[in-house]
Amino acid sequence: MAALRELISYTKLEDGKSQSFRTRAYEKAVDAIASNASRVCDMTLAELTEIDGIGDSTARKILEFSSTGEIAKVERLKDRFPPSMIELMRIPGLGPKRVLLLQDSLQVVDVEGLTRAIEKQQLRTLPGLGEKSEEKIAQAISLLGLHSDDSRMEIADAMETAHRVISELESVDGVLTIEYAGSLRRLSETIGDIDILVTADSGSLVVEAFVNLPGVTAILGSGTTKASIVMGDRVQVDLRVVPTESLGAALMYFTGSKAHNIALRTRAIERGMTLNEYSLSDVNSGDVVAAKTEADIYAKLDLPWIAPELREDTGEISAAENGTLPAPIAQEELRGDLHVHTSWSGDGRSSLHDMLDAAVELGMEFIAITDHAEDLVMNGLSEERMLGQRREIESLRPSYPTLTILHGAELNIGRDGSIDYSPTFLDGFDFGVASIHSYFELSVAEQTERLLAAIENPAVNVIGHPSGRMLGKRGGIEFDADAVFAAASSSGTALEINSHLKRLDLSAPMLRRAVETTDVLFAISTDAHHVSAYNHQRWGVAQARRGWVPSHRVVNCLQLDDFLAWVGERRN
DNA sequence: GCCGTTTTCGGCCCGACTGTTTTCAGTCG
Repeated sequence: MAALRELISYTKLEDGKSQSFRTRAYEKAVDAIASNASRVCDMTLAELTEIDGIGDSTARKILEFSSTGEIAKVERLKDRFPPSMIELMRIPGLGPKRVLLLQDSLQVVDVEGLTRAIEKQQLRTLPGLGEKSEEKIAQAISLLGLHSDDSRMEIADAMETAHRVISELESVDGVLTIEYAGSLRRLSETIGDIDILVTADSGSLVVEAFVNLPGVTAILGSGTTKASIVMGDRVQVDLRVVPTESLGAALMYFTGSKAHNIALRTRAIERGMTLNEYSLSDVNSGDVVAAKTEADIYAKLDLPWIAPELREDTGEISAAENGTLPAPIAQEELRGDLHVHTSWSGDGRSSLHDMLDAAVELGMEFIAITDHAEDLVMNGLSEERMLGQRREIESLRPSYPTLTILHGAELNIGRDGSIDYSPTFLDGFDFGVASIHSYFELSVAEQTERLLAAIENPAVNVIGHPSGRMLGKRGGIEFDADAVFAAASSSGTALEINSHLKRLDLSAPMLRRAVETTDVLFAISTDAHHVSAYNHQRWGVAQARRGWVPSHRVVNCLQLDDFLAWVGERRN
């Protein structure tokens, strides 16, 4: 992956442009790999070229990298262009053309040389550059420290910032609607910058309020309809104000992904139309065909509305066309939550009573209380305390006639795949979630064995956050996904879709692979430790959509009787 | 470099902004 990204950067220099067809093809290949759950390093030439966006040439480069650890073409280009020139291209305002120009005319190939050239005022002598460009580049270099390396943020942090900005702008006079777009709306795991889309009577009033938000450390630009700011030390937030009649087109444009947009525009051209951020219009007359809602525009392109979480150009458009796209699962379809903690656990913050009250208020029909089991020493419950909790649940049941309460536990999958408590004690539970909380570094074979053992255990109904990843912190365990999906499919054990924005576990490519290759079932769970965390369910639902999971594969969408039958079948 | 119910060759998304220019190149999203 990293090697292919290098190939992209060097090819931009070789071609002297950032959008050559070759670099675009490479970029598409990288996207295709990222959204594929299989390990490309283990694949054959034929398997690789099967993947949409990867042809013979790229496939051979991947094979070459798998066997030799490098790509000859990249090594050749490194001789022509020092790696420091790639660094230069990261400076805002410097693209491949100007970086090549620097090398040719000033023999500048790195940041140090560039700084010296700026001091000597040499940049302004170059064709197409002047005094102002020189100043801008100088400024960009001084900011490079802040924006260097990986400036993408975790989705949890981005979401928080977006909501803060939105709540601040809501009170601005004349604001009609505010939505976040971009990768945040698509629920990407990491977010580059936050895109906020506003419809309002007056753009300038909104921009004015936006650039004066608390926490703004830099204003990168501002006009009457758009502005960019930096919040804190590195979060870029872009604002666009559009007329109400363009809301649908603008939302589509700013939601992306870029690849999805390009595919739609190509589709528009095939139909004698052109699509931009203002409208879908007839290419000859210029008449607007659709603009106000996303659904209108998709409809005029002969497509059903495609959920933002699916807009990655990984086959969603042809699936939509053929009617094979799963109906996007809706939060309203969920009838219960199957991974819930209470203050009985060391880390639960709301009482059992409060968690049940909130569940009823949200209209849940069933719930599994799953506090930590005893092997999680810090927070787990001893057998005695588990029995105490069971008695409390029994005493509370009459007060919740509309809610079926299952007494469960979040069991720990040990190093060897065993779980807490004795088999007889486990029999006493109504429900079991088993999760990995330790030994993240074992081999693929060992991790797979652990998961398979837990899947086969009759006390286990759901495997909680199966990879154990924490976004931005740890990658999660590596395991043989196909073996795990197959085992869970035949045993009837569901795989969790954990709703927490720091987990979103399983990942979307894994989910999609599981859906497409097996009949495995899923459970969308909040893993709530507080009543407020029930609303994380929306992220779990969005993650399911990202993984193309249809609602009939989700156990908490089942009718109560069917759900209880599934639980019982597993435990007998 | 990729891809194909218009094509195995000849196409490949669209616009804003900026700074540099007298009509446009480069960069960005």
